[in-house]
Amino acid sequence: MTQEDTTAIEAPINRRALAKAERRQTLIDATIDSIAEFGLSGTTMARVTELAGTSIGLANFYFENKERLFEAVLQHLADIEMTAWQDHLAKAPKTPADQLVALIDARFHPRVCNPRTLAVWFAFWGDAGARSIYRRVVEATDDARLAVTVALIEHLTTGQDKVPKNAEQTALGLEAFYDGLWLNLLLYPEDFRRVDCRARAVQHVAALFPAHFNSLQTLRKHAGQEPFAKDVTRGP
Amino acid sequence: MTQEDTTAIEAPINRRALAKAERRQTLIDATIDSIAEFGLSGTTMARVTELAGTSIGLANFYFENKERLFEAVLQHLADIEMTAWQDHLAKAPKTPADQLVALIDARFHPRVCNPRTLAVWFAFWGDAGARSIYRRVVEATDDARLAVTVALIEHLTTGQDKVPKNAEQTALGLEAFYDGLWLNLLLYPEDFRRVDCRARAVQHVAALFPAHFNSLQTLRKHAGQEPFAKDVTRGP
DNA sequence: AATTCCATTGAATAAGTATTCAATCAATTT
DNA sequence: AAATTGATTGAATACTTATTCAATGGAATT
Repeated sequence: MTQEDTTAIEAPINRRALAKAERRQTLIDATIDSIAEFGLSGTTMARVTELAGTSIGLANFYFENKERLFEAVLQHLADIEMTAWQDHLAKAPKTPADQLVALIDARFHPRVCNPRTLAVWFAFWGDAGARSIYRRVVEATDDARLAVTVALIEHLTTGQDKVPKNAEQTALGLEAFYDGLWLNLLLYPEDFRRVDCRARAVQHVAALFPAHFNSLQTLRKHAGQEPFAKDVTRGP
Repeated sequence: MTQEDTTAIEAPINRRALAKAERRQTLIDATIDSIAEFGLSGTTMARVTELAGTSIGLANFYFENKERLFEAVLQHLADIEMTAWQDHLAKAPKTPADQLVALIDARFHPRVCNPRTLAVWFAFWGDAGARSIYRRVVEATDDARLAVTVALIEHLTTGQDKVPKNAEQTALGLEAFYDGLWLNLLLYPEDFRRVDCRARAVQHVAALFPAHFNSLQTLRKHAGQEPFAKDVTRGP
């Protein structure tokens, strides 16, 4: 009974809280599905709740209104993405070049780079109204990642004969390139493969900082596609 | 009177046809304005006609329905873009490197690359429903431009010691880079300037094909920003 | 001058939208 | 077992939306 007691105090509360969190997540997932399939304009509360298998009223119970639901969707995806690049950074060797490649691996990891997620990002980027919601929720996360990239580039360019240029501009250019690859993955999934885009991104930074990527060992480690083929099976 | 006669036969008809074409264009422009300011989901027939200064019914008179109006918008912008790159190709020197730069100049020309136009492209790319409309209308134009780029890259890579790789993949990668720069121009107009993006694009192809862009003369011609500063004043 | 033609209007219609809320249901607690 | 708490429902509400169409006005034609 004492054993039962401890669970009796916590389990019911936890079970409810857990069910609630699951319900919440179900609605967020349904919203992502709806945006991916029907677009932002085609994503109605009725459709979301239908996909989630709940009543219309429930969405307004968990999220005050549609905009809050959208905010939760963006926050959820932003959390996944930030976790991904932080994990990749922690696990990779601590040289600037390896860290830069780790960021690329995170960006093109199937948990981050998949049709549903890309559909949501571009849906919010593409809609003038939704764009402000995106900025409000994700800007801080985006800035944090950019800051890391800038710092890495500064490490790579200091002590080089090259003019250090504006590290931030270079970082923004890199992110732009990744975004462009993402766009083509979204628009032409038949012609663009995730692993190829990842390889192209690595190739791009290697071209930008040849001194740090020129050793045969580094090239073999980064440029080949085989070591990352496993990623394919981890798709969501 | 004879002078008046010839105009009397043609002018009335032309004046009507011209007024009709103008009206049509007014509605298309208003739709672009609405998409740029309120997004695709915020672009209603009421808002479009209000911006155009016409009645609601007129939009359905000129365009059978909303989707046809959107098709006309995309066709209009695609026409502008195709005209731009064809003109730039025709005027540029006929070496592959110069032609490639001409395509970049067209892509970042203010007539093609401006906030309103970018807003429309990304609005259609970002919405799952609108994406199919985009493909139907613009895919042929996009393919044509890609084919030109592929041909140029093949010219650049044949006879090189480099492995020719897949020219189409390289071309798609280039377009991805340009698209990424476009996206950042749309999202962060404060941080990204059109002329800088153009310069970055040129710098990128120069890095990809160093043999063709290495001469000092070519670099001065292409890499500098001054010769293109005039573009700023040509904004739409 | 009378008539035809056609661009233009905007109220009417029908379908869809987000949001609310009283009522229900089930789990949890007393 | 009874009471309480909180999750869940979906019909009701107020509002928007695209599309239609009979009526209007004015230019072009006769």
